[in-house]
This record gives sequence, structure tokens and C-alpha cells, in this order.
Amino acid sequence: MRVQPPQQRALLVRCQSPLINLKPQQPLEEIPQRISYLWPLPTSHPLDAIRARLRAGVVVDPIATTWALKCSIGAKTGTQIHAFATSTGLCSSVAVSNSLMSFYSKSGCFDSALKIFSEITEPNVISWNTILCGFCSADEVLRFTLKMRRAGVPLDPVTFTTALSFSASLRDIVFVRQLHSLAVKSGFESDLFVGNSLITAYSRRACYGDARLVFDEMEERDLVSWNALISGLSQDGNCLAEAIKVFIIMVGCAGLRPDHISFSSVIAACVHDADIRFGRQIHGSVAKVGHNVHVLVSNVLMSMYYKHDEVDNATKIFQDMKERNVISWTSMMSIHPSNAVSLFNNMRVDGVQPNDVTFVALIYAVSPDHSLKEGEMIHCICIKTRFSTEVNVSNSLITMYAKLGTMEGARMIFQEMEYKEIVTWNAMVSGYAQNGHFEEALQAYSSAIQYSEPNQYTFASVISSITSAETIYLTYGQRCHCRIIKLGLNTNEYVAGTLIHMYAKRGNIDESQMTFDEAVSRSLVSWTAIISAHAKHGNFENVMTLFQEMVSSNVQPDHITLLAVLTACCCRGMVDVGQEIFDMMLTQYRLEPWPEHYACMVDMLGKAGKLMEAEEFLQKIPNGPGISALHSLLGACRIHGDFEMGKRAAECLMKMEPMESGAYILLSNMYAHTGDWENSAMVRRWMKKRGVKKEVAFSWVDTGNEDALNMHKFSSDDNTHPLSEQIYHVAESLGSEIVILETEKLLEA
DNA sequence: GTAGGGTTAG
Repeated sequence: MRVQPPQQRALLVRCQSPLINLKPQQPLEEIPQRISYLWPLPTSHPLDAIRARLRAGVVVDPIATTWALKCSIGAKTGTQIHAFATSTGLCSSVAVSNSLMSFYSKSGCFDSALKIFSEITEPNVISWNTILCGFCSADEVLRFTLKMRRAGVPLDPVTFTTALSFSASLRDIVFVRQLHSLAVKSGFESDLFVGNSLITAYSRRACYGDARLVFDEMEERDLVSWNALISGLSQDGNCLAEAIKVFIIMVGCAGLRPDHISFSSVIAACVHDADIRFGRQIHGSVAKVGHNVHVLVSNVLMSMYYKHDEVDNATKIFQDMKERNVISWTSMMSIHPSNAVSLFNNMRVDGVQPNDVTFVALIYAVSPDHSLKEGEMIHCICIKTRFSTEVNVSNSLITMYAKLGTMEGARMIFQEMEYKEIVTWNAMVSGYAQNGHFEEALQAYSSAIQYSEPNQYTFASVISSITSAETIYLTYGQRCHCRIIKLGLNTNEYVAGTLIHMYAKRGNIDESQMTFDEAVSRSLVSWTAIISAHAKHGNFENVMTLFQEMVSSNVQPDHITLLAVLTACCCRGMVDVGQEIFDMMLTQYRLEPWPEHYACMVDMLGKAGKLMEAEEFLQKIPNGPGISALHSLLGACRIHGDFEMGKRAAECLMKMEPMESGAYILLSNMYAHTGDWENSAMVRRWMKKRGVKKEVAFSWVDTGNEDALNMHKFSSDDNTHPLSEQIYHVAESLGSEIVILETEKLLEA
């Protein structure tokens, strides 16, 4: 039984949740399962059954005892049967000892299982295999297998299928290879079960080539072999077409009849495939064969439609389902986050027990629009159902509190977690970053790397913190970059993207370019990052060259890429190119422009003096023009002297953000420009009356070296710096130098 | 009778 941590218990008392009536009188993990069906006597307690047999004069043999153990739910019954078996001498049977070990291992008492194992005088291979099941690290599994071999135990296929089924992190591929070679040495290379397990083990560790090799070399294959291969290929984004091909060969050439697992595996490939057409075809054939009633198939179909933004189709599948399991309900909660709570209630009414993933979905449904109170209620549900201490759930709760803007809540969960994994640390780092606590984010990162190995998510958060922090932490960023290279994460698209962004923002475009060049896989994310980097630096030619390269390497641009390209066109005044790109968005890439794209066009046309066209664009913006688009138009009106249009834009802006100084200043300057000092002064008076203040903008510079930071901050008309006089002197001489250079350039031209 | 292979949700 999990213990509720003190602070969370306090929350439970404080916040009575009216959302869900849980009636926790029946804790989830204690709900009994049907146990009598295995037993020939009508009884709910296996030990009673044994006693009843004894009373009836039936001899209780090892078989009856192992049956009873198989029926046992809860540690108490098992222990009683164990005591019974010891007192009656049944323990001398290896079968009884084996089932006792199995029982203890499954109820989480592996030590008891080990103790029984050490007491067996002549353990058979089943005894060894049973113990093998109980280990919880790849290392232990491998060591025990080798120990079996050294002890002269005749290893059998079960030994290998058991050892290989150990699903662990992606990193222990060595473990699978060693088991593979051991299996070959033991003469099981052509065993069907061992082969199938190898395919799965390789697939789970993303070694699809090895999985394929095993499959190709197998002498005999059954449906499971094909399913394992298809399902393995479906997990890899690069092999989706291959998964579909294998499925077609299986049906067409090998003549096997696909079952519900074959269908769900091939549909899983369609979930991640950009093209849903084959998925629809499969849906049709599934319905023809009648497998669509299978809960597994329906679940994966739901997922497919949902991932392709066809929420209605996904919902329809759920509604048509005759049988729904926890995965169906959890998927539905993810599809309809705004109904997550009522779906959760309906699920319980339906008698389906939630699991940790259900709570992850429930917590994820809390959006920044919700109040803290609502978030706390969801948290209470987790505490009441005793799921709040599950690592997955705790991690999600941290993210939820961060999303709601209270890092105190996140810290509470974090501090009470016994076991923190890298995901936990990542949730804290990104939580601090999202809430603007960049220093804390960096501190959390520093602690994280002492306890866990950082991954791509850690770096994505920490690098974006470094990028967003007011202070320049470039040295810190470079140190992170070194670690990223050491861990080989510089090839990850997201990490590369944040690094490119960081260097670009800090003015080091060459380093951005180098990071991009070193990223092995050029994905949408890294292409977009480097294009945006050059766009920020006004390198129009580079932007266009990179964009062409990206398109010709068959990477489809998205909204952000095109926004960067448009921005570059805007900076350089390339109206025709910009217009062309904007038109291509809809016609070629089938992307509906965002308000930002319209705003960029307004800016571009306005700067080029095409004010009428700019205003036309402004009016086309869905849901009305935003602040930045109006600012652009206003700025353009000032440059090109369209007073009437400028006034319209300024009035709109002042209505939308009456306390922002920008529009007032621009409008006042425009009046001044036309010599209308009276109105200019009037606008300034409005500002005063409404209490609008012009915000002071600061610039900073770091003159420090690698070891120390040396920050200097400036604003306009700022004389507070001790070296102010000298600084102004240098600035002035730089200014005249620029004038000279510009003049020379003009003369040359 | 005791151990083992393919399966969907975050």
C-alpha cells in the first residue's frame, strides 16, 4: 500500500473535490478478481478449498497445491498455503516450490522466492527460469543466465524467451546481442519462440536491421513472427512504408490470415505515417473481416484518426465500440481534454479501472485556462485513488502546476518524490523556464546532472532558458554544448534547433551554421531553426538558399519556416518574393496562414510604401488585425506620410491597448511631422491623463571572459555608468566613422 | 500442474 506524502495529504484535507464522487471505500488495488473459475469446488478461498478436500478425504497432492497457489490473490492466502505446504511436507515437491516461487515473485516478494530457490535440493530448469523472471535489471538477467550455463543447467528455449522479454531502456542492446549469441551457442538459433523473442527484443531497442536479419534467417515462421516484425517496423518513423509492405507480403505472398494483432500493428504504422490513405483502406478491410469489433483494433484506429486531426472519426469509433477498456477511455480523454473529467466518471460507472496513464491524461487535460483550484482538485483525485505517488503521475503533476504558473505546487510534488527520474528533473527545468525563472532552471539543471543523465528534453529546456535569460550565459551555453556533443545529442533535431537559436540570438551566426552543419539528420525543426537564425540576422540570400535546399531535399516547410522566410523578405523589402511565398502557403503547402503571416505581409507592403495593399491585407486577417500588424501599418504610415490611414491605425491600437505608449508616440510624432504641434501636444496630454508612460528600453553588453561575467546595462540618455563620459566619446567617434564609410561607399557607387 | 514469443492510450 502506497503511503500518502504529508504535504499532499494536507492538500486532500484542504481541498474537498466536488468534481468526482470517488467513494474510496473500495481501494482500487483491493478489488477482488474472479478466482473460483479455476477451481473445481465452488469457493472464494483456495485454502478453504484445500480444507474442504481434506474433509472429504481427498488427498491433497502437489497439483492441487499449485492450483490453489495459482488462484491465490493477496499475499495472505499465498503465505497460508505456503505454511500448509510446509507442514504437510508438500514443499519437497519441486513443482510446489516452483509455484510458490512464481507466486512470491508475482506478488513482489522476490526475496521469499529466492529463499525457496536456495532451499530446493534439486532445482529443475523451470525453477531456474522462474527465478529468472523475477530480476529487474538487464544486467542481473544476463548474469543469472550465465550462472545457469556455468552451473550446467540445460538451458531451454524458455530461458531465452524469458530473458529476452525483459523490456528495458534502449541502451542495453549489448545485453540482447549477448543473449542472442548465447542462444546460438546453445543450439536454439532456429527455435521459433526464441526467434520471435529476438525480433521483439531488437525492435524494442530500435535495432530494426537486426530484427529483420533474425526474421530473414528463420527456418520456420508463424503469425507471431510476422506480427513481431510488422510491429517493430511500425515503431520506427523511417520504416513505416516497410511495415505496410511486410503486411502486404504476409497476406499476399505468404498467404497468412492476419489476426487482430496483425491489423493493430499495421494500423500503428499508419498512425505515424503522413499519409492516412492506406490506414483508411485497412479500416475498410478490418470491417469486412469483422476484426473492427476487437477492442485493440478500435483503439489503434481511434489513435490513427486522432493523430491525423480527424477527431470526429476517432470519436465515432469510440461511440460504436461494444467493449471499451482502460485504453479506449484514456484515449478518449486525450482526444477530448475538455470532457476529461466526465469521461473519467463515465469510465468508472462502466466498471473500468483507471491506471497511471489515465491519470496522466486527466492531469494533462488541465490547461493554463483552468484555475489553481481546479488543478488541485485533479491532484486530490490522484491522492484519493493512491496514484499520486506513481512516477508518471507525479511527473505530470509537476508539469500541471508549472502550467498553472505555481512552481510552489510543482516543488511540493518534487520534494515528496522518492524516486526521481530524468523526466522529473526535466519537468522542473522546463517548468522554471516556462515561468521565466531562468536562474532556477539552470540551478535545477545543475542538480539534475548530478543524479541523472540528461537527455534531449533536458537540453532543449536548459538551452532555451539560457537563450531567454536576460543575462548572457553564453559560456554556460557553450559548456552545455560540449556535454551535448559528448552525449551525442547534437544530432537530435530539437537540441540542434535550440542551440542554433541560442547562438543566433547571441549574435554568433557562424556557430549557428556550424551546429546545423553538424546535425546529422536535417529535419523540419533544424531547417526551420537555421532559416530563422539567418532571417533574424537579415541574411536574405542565405535564407533563400537554405529554403531552396530544404524544399529540394523533400522537407515540407511549416508555418514557422514560412514565417521566417517572409520575415527575411520583409527586412530586405523583397515584396514580390514575399508575395509569392505567401501565395505558395495555400496553393502548394496547403497551410492556412496565421495572423502572424498576415502581419508580416502588412509590414512588408507598408515598408515598401504599398499602403493600400497593406491595409487590404490587414482587413483579411482572421479574427481581426492584431496589435503587431497595426503597429506595422502605423509605422509604415509614418514613414510614407499617410496621415489619415495612420490615424485610423493609431485609434484602433489605442482602443486595444490604452496603456501602451507606442501608438501615442507614433501618432504624436506624425502630427509633429506635419507641423500640427497642437494635436501633437494633445496626444501627449492624453497620455499624461491616462497615465501612459513610455517604457525605457535597455541594452546590455558582457565584457567578461570565460570565467566571469561582467555585465553593463544602458538606456537612452543614461549617464549613470562610471565610465559614461568615455563611452559617449567612443560612441560618437564610431558614429562619425560610420558616416565616413557610408559616404565612401556612395562615392564608389 | 510450475517458467516463455506478437497487442493499442501519455
